[in-house]
Amino acid sequence: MDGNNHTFNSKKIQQMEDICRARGLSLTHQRRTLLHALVQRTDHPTADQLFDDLKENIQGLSRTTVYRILETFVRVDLVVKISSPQAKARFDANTCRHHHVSCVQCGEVADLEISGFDLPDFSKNHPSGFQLYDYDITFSGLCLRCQHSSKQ
Amino acid sequence: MDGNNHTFNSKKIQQMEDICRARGLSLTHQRRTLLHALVQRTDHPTADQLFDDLKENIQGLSRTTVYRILETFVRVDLVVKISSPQAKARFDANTCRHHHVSCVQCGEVADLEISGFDLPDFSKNHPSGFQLYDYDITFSGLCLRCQHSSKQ
DNA sequence: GAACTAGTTGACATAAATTACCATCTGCAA
DNA sequence: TTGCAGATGGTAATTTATGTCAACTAGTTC
Repeated sequence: MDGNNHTFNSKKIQQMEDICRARGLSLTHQRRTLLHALVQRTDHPTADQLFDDLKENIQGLSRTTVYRILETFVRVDLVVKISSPQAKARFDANTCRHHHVSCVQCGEVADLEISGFDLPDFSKNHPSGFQLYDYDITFSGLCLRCQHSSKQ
Repeated sequence: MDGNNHTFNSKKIQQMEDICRARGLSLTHQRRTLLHALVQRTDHPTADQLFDDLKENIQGLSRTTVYRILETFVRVDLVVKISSPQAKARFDANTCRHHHVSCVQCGEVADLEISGFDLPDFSKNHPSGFQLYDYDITFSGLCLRCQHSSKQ
């Protein structure tokens, strides 16, 4: 995600409205608010973290709804599930190829801007039989907070 | 993992014995059998998949034990948890840097040998504050079986 | 080889993450 | 405004993972 988040965010909301209309998906308050919350965050929250964010703004919000909307957004390529070694799903509204770092201690994930890590074109048909779509690079590391807390 | 799996496997068992002795960990039947099962598999099983494998060979094996041994092996750097977009932990006995592909449909993971990608050295201290350790590349794709099943 | 002990296991309980189900409600097209 | 396909909320169930503790075992000592 680049510096101009405001532009990114409003474009993303616009993109959701277009996609929903094109596919006959309702533009519900829950869907708008969830996407809005997701694009605002620079970390890559889990479904539960988003639920905690949203339940204050949407009275009576159901956890199931959060899971379901995220699943829908992933299906229509508006949001991606990102890779992490942790056993929970994390979501990212930035669907352009970019890379992440995951803290080995607390598990939190952040975007990582790092140069020289763009792979050349690769054959979509790998000898293993897999049809390759894309890739992402996940660094492991220790976040600032955990660096400090592990010094004690 | 290279062509000579047999060599890799027995070296890995040897490595476990050395590490366990050095750290005062008991060489139990469960630990030996679990590592043996893990190095034999070319996919990267979840804890439950390993439990299913092992319960036939070890009568009365507890699921808890499988989770606990895997946690121990990860702690002593004998095994790594690999990144995947799926919300479950997957384990790999190959701790050398190598890359994976994850099927977007069924979630199964495989090693991916892909040449021509010599990535640069990276600074351990990233401007974000993260202290970087390592990275791995996770491709997304469609496995052979899912390619066939989605044609119907 | 028997006895000792730290560490490990198995069984059960619990927590966390996710999915399934269904009655009610709502966006939106007519 | 009305009708209805599709979405939501609430509950239950499932899957994945962790906590607890008595019983057991590997590895050491005698």
